[in-house]
Amino acid sequence: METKTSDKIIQSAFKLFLEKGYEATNVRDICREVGIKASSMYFYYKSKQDLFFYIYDEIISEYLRFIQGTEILMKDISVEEKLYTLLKCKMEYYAADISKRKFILRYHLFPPEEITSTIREKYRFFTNEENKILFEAIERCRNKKELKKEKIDYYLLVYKRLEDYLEYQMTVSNIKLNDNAINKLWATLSDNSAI
Amino acid sequence: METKTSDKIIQSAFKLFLEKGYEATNVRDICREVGIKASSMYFYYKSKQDLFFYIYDEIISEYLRFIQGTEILMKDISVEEKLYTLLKCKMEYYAADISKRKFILRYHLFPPEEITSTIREKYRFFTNEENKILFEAIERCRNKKELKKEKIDYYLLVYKRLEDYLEYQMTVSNIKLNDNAINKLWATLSDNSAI
DNA sequence: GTCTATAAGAGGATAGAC
DNA sequence: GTCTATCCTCTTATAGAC
Repeated sequence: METKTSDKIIQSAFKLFLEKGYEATNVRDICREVGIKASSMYFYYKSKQDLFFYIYDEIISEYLRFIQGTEILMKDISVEEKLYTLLKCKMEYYAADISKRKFILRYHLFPPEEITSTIREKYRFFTNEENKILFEAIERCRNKKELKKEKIDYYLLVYKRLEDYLEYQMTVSNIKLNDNAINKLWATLSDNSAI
Repeated sequence: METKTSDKIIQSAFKLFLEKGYEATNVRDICREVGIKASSMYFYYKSKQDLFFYIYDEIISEYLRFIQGTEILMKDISVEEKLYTLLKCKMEYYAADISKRKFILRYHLFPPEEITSTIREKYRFFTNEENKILFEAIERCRNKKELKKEKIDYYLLVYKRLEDYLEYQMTVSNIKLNDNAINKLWATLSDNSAI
């Protein structure tokens, strides 16, 4: 079956927005790879911005659906174990197609001026949704009631810091750390004074 | 004493190139802050590219001069201690004015298409020069001869990885880790199986 | 759905006056 | 040194034919 033109446009735009950036990518270039003229794009998407956010939204919602569907969320294990497992789960997801995460990172770090506020808004929504999922997951943990709030917050901090690092290694340095390495880092960081 | 116009242009351009990016910054905007018309810029710099690389080169060479002048380079201490100290030294330098490092990082991660090859070339030169300094510093270490090449390479790897992480935390997350944290991370990473 | 033609504007760069 | 005027090119987006 043939790929729909609207999807071809998405694919071409995704690639160019990722590699060249939003400002440096023009509608003509996007359409050249699809095999149509620039004006034809406006039949499918009302503007270049519209096209961009269609891609951006899709990447975010696809990830949220994935993490929401993870079995670990419901497991009755300790807070630390759950967060650690969720982190590894997330990294596996990214590793399977790192380009999507690169896309989000690129526009989070360096948003084009004309769409900065919308990107920030959407990114905030994204992290909020993810945090909600995280908090709910913690609620269901075996030892949740025994732990002080500070201890839980500390695990969350470890989670975020390690996430930053692993994501950076993957997206920027193209390095995927092995399980043993992640495990050691997690252990060091959670040893309450390393952050 | 008044700031020279050529310097005012540099300052304005640096700020805009850093925040809005090369493509999204136009000569008219740069000059507006200086209080001159766009055409006047061409009296000082022959093009927008020329202006950009003037700034880029200056940041790099200023850093290289700093690191070359560090006393630790000559000290007769162990390889591990020297690399660890150099890393902290470097991070202090960055922390003193993080915007310069952000500038380099931005264009290393996402170079504008029309100047990609030149940026890559300059960045390669930069890392080469830094590596030379690093290798020479290692030569002068007390225990250099007792160590296997593999062990030294491993310390260098720890150095690079930790550097990546700390740099990322500073430039992207605006977090400067304290000495204790850096020390712990160094210890964990150099424990030969964590990378 | 896709095309051609074109409007409307932004941006880099130069010429030449002062 | 700095200005005005202007050129030229590129880009987004629309109108209307097929």
